[in-house]
Formats: sequence, C-alpha cells, structure tokens
Amino acid sequence: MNHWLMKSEPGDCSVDDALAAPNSTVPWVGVRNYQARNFMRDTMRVGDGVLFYHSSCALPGIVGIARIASTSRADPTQFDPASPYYDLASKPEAPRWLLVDVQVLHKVETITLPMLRARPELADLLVLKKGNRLSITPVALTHWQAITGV
DNA sequence: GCCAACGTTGGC
DNA sequence: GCCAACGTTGGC
Repeated sequence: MNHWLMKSEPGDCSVDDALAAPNSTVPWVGVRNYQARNFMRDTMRVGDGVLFYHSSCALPGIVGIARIASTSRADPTQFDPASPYYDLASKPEAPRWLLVDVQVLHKVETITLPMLRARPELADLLVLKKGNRLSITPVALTHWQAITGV
C-alpha cells in the first residue's frame, strides 16, 4: 500500500465538499501534469492512504484523511469545451488525462505548513520542498505514520 | 536536441 | 500582488 498527498483548492473542491458528496467520494478531476497522471495510472491502488491538502487558500495545509477509492479512468472534463480543464488535443479514443476517485474518511484539524516544518522527521516530505508544485506526491510510510499517528 | 519565452503554481 | 520555481512550447 502506498500513501499520497493530494492538493485541492478549497474554492474548487474542499474537504467539506468531498464529505458532502455521495459516499464522501469525489472524482479527482483536473490533473494536467504528466508526472501526477502517471502516479494515478501506474502506482495508485484502491485503498491507498491520502492526505487531503488545501492549497492556494488562506490556510494551506492537511485537512483530512482519505483513501483512493477507484482505479484510474479518463477524466471527462478534458473533452468538455465548457470546462476549464478542456484539452483540445486529447481524443476520446486516446485520453490523455486520467482521474481516480478519492473518498474522504475524516477531517483533521488543519495541519499547517509551519506545523509540518517544525517537525524534523518531516523534513523530506515533498510538499515542504522548495519549488514543489506537483499536485499529487507520494508520502513515505514513515511520514504517513508521523502525520496520522497510524 | 537545445534553450529562451511563456504560462502556471502556490506560498507569502 | 509579488515572485521563485518549474513544466511546456516551439523555433531553430
């Protein structure tokens, strides 16, 4: 089993939005980065643990614990001209972009970046690295345990 | 294949 | 709004 940190802008899909969805599960639309896509396609498995992270907001940080709830499939927004995630170059017979379903298990008190940075054992957590922009990053088991206590 | 220009991310 | 960092694009 692998572990992940997945960023979402709360103005787009917050952890509360996800909890309000049927089964507390949301399709993780809008990933338009090949490395992040490849994680979903090649490495994620149903049941993998997810740190649900709010980015581009007043209080960035980890706000919930979730799990991967499906294998990857084509992200329908890439074919929707009305979507901000529309990709003219992607064809239904060869979808370029994928998504997975993410199921929120429970919220946590926001674990902010300063809180994360204060812990030396988390120094290598990818989301804390300078210049990190990847919306999906793998989380080492030791980091997962240090953050979740499980 | 190089690399400059450009667009995006995301914290602050 | 600023700006550093990074990915992508496209000319050559």
